Amino acid sequence: MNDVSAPPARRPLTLRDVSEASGVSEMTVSRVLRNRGDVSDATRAKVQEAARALGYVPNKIAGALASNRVNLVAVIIPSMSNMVFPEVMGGISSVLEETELQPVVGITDYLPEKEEKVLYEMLSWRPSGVIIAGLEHTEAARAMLRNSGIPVVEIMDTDGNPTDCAVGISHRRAGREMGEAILEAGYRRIGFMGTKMALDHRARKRYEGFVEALAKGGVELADWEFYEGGSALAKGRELTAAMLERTPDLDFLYYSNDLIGAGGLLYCTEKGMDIPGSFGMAGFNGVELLRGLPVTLATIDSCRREIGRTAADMIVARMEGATSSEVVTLTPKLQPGDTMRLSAP
Amino acid sequence: MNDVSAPPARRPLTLRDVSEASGVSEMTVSRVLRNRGDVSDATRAKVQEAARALGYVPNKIAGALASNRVNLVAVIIPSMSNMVFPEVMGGISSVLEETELQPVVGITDYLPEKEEKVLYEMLSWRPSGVIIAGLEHTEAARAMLRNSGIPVVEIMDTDGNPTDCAVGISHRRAGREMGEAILEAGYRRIGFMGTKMALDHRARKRYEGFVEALAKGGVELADWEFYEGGSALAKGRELTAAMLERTPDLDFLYYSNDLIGAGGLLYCTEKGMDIPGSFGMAGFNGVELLRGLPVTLATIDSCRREIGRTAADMIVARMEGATSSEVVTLTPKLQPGDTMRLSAP
DNA sequence: CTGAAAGCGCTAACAC
DNA sequence: GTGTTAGCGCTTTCAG
Repeated sequence: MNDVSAPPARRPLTLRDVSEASGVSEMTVSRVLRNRGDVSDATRAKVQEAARALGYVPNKIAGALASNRVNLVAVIIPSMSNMVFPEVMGGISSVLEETELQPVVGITDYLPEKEEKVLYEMLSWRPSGVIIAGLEHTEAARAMLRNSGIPVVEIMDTDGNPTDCAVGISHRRAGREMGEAILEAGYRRIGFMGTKMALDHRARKRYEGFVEALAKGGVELADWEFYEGGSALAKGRELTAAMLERTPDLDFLYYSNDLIGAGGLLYCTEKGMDIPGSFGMAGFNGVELLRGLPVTLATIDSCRREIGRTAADMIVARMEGATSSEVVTLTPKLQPGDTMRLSAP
Repeated sequence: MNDVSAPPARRPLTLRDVSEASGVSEMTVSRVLRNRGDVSDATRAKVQEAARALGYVPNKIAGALASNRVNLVAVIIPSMSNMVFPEVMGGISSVLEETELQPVVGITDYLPEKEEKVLYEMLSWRPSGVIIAGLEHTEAARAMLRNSGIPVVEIMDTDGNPTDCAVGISHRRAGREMGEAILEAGYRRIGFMGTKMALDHRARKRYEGFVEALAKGGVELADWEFYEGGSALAKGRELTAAMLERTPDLDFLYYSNDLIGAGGLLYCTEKGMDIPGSFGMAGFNGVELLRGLPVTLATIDSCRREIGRTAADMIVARMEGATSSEVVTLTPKLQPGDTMRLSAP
């Protein structure tokens, strides 16, 4: 007899059912099923067989309530559809898979109120830790994080004041470095293209760092464009065409992410523009996907996987007794690819 | 006083704390916080104020145990990193957001044993429903699904026997239709390129349908290649180059997904090949991302968002009392794009 | 409209 | 090694 032959159960099975079927007390059944405490091999075998045969699935709700332990880590991120967060998740999972912990994801769509709501929902399941994107949250959300009594890791960004632990890069610095490198290479008529970023603080910080670096070199943006929605590749193509039409003397275009950058790049290579000689381009993120383009776009890696791994490590360290609020700033190097000169011609 | 000024709580707050702070019984506090039953406006206000001030976050673990209700829907999918499942998730979320239900995602990496484990873990939280990719599962997983006593929707694929509800497309048919269209257009020296698909049943079914359609037209695959891992775009580029080197007289290349297809397409347009005149190409999925390529790849849409929406609707319908096990087969139309002729030259 | 009692299914802490 | 008892924080049910 095995689980397959068990008749569909109307009422979910309980420990008591396994206990009765095996003639072993509920407590010992519980011990066997959790591999805790010493149980004789004979009893263990009896219990396991009974559980299998019935197709028993433990009720974690009850277990969590009784033990006051929930092996879940809440991961709160703005989106799953761009290239960035799936990679962060990969990093988190790779670490948590070695432990008892499991990630549970909540999506905020870059909306602060939704973030607050999602956080509230997740905290009400009493997870063992929280990994949350960004340093900007509503007051209420910050309060919930502080009062949760569990380890909190804010990820992606380190330009600001973490609630507890944090790991990320400085987006302001990434923008600044790109700006500096562009000036150093002798480009002067510079355009910017990015998402409307009222709510995407990291994109905004990159933009601010970029403009600041240009200003320090006595250069102002020659043109700029903010878009929203739509396929990034297509948008990059369209908007690049439009901008080059409007401001034909541009000699560099900085995109707030690699995907619109790639769209622009495809357009420019088709047009047969002289890249990087008389026209340069750069994006941000270092997305793997774009290997395979005819020409590789200059970019700065956002260290997504590394961030995910580190964040998960921080949670694990805390659960193992660490008490400090670590803050880790990663410093990716600019990757010039094929689309920007390194020095003035 | 508000939640922000509340001192960090060491012990999580309980209903009792709110009850004491407001001078209202736990039961009535519970009523207020859940908007159930009639409570006088005065009492309601007192309770809400107290809860806010303390920064109380309800404990869903306890709530779920007591009420035997969990507003979670388990969503079990192979991967989050390709273009396909984020869109399915979007469809699911868009429907569930109108309800009390919340999706919780588990990832299987296309591994049957991992799927079984993830399913077990999720069922142990006693969700209200399960949405799971594919029709192929281990025996134990099938048993768990049957015995769970909750609505189950198997998604993506309808070539097989659903456990309960299902919504998807016929991948075998998709492969067949592409094969037929290619023959109809007069291509004859046909190559195939796809992932190693021992565990990706849908890719395998497309392949089988494709080969079958060619066979019916008296044509055999002229060359084929199965890859694994790596950036799809780059892989598509490399492998296409290699295959065209090896079998230069190919006049069509069918890719098992749009991304490797796009990699191949970029390579072929660079080489200046005559597309679709003397060489045709096609992929599968209809991914939005690729709008923005210089040339659009022929493809068949996998109806990802629609599948997600329908699956969620099915769960909701069940929770509202429906009892039937619906099976919905969507029938996407072939989109020839710019990379295949429609009839023989 | 409000409250008191019972118990959801499991595990911690003790007995034996 | 194994069993017993109490109770996790909430909701159900039933009284008032």
